[in-house]
Amino acid sequence: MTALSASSGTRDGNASVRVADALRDAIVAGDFPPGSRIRQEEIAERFGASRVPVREALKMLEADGLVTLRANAGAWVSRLSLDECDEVYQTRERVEPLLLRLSAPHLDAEALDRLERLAEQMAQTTEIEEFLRLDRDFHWSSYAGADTLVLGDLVRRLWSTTQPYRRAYTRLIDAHSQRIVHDEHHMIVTALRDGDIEAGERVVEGHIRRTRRLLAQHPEVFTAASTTP
Amino acid sequence: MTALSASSGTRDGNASVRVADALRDAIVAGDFPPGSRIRQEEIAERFGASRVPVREALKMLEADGLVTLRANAGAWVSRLSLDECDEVYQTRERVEPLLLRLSAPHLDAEALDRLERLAEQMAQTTEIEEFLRLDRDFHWSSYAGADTLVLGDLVRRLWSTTQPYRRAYTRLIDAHSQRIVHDEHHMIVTALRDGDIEAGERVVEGHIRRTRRLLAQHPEVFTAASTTP
DNA sequence: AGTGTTGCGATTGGATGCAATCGTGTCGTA
DNA sequence: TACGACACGATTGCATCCAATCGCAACACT
Repeated sequence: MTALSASSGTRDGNASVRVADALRDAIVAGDFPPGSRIRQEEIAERFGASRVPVREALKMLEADGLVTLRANAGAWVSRLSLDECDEVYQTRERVEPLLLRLSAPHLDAEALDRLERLAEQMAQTTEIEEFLRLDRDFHWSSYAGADTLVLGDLVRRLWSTTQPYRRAYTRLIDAHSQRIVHDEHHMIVTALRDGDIEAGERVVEGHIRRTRRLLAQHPEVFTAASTTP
Repeated sequence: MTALSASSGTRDGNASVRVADALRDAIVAGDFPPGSRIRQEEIAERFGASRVPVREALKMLEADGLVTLRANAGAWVSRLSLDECDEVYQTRERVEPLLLRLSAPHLDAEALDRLERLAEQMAQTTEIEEFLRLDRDFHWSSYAGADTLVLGDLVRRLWSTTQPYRRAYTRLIDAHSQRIVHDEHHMIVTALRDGDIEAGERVVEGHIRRTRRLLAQHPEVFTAASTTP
């Protein structure tokens, strides 16, 4: 999952989106921590392309909010202030319940079993990256029923921009808080099994809000966040 | 407001964002109706630039959801299906009340007077473009207090993608529906004056939902929408 | 007559090269 | 020694040029 070299094969016709996807994955994976500079030529060499598709990729990622561009200066991985991060989380509180609502009717028993399994696996994991991956998997699986284009992309974007802080935050929470996360996940599954969409929406909303509140209590995350596996 | 030729002056350092802004304005203004093809060279000539910044602009607008790119084929102005439009409106129902909540505390008496004035002007206008402009002005003025970066951009994007349909819809509504719109606008102002944020949120939500419902009753808007002033 | 195929024009995608701009280290001066 | 001006290297931004791909039309074949 840790974006390795894409090597060659320049034949498909869209190198810019490949660069964009790879760079996005790399940023989300933590290879480029927030605030780090992105040099066009470095990326171009890393992914075996010219600077033109790299710049197009950067424009896309800028629109995603993942990188910040300054004219004639360069590109940096976006660094969110505490207020901005709080804002994104408030937005997620409003939007993700809707996404769950649109998804819920299309989730069959098999999908719910899968959710249950993911929740169980999370409860037995202490590895941070594994925890993050499972958490992401869980929520995205719960949203998988929505064949939406716009809203899905929107939420994906919100997740991407906050991923570095979610990682840093995960390092901070104690066993008790983790337990609450798992309970909430199980409550989501239960609500979905009962077909009680309202309840599911409320749990998701509270789930995100609680994370937001806890993040606000750790401002140190937003001053200097570094990640090196 | 109808994006004329930007002529020359290529000295500022960022031609791609200028092209992006101009093209976005042109699309929102209706110069390029949904589904119409966008040829790179045509845009390049129109704005006095090369194809490279045009392509970067197109990538940005694609991330905005305004244009749709197909590899090795070209770019088209995004055409929303009824379902997708409905989805965007549902998203707006959730997000814009939040934006109003973040904005409300920073709106002073002068700003509220301005809102009142805009609502009055709208009530006395029959011109469609003027109506749209005032409506946009009204809502954005109500959101102006929020110094948010992410959420503001997000809502701006949602407005942009739905603008063509809002225009087509405006042509369809009768005097009675218009009256309701104005009443709702006044209710928003009243709620803001009273400092009753909850009430304001509810009105905005209902305001958008009602528009969504009415749009869903006019599927013909989504089959063939053409606009020529 | 209908359908699959092949070739050409038009358009997009990407690499290279050059001008403009920004950062930074050095030097000169008070 | 502290501060400002200047020049150089590094990096970005853009235009031009070439290759790859797609759409479309004419053609051949069953």
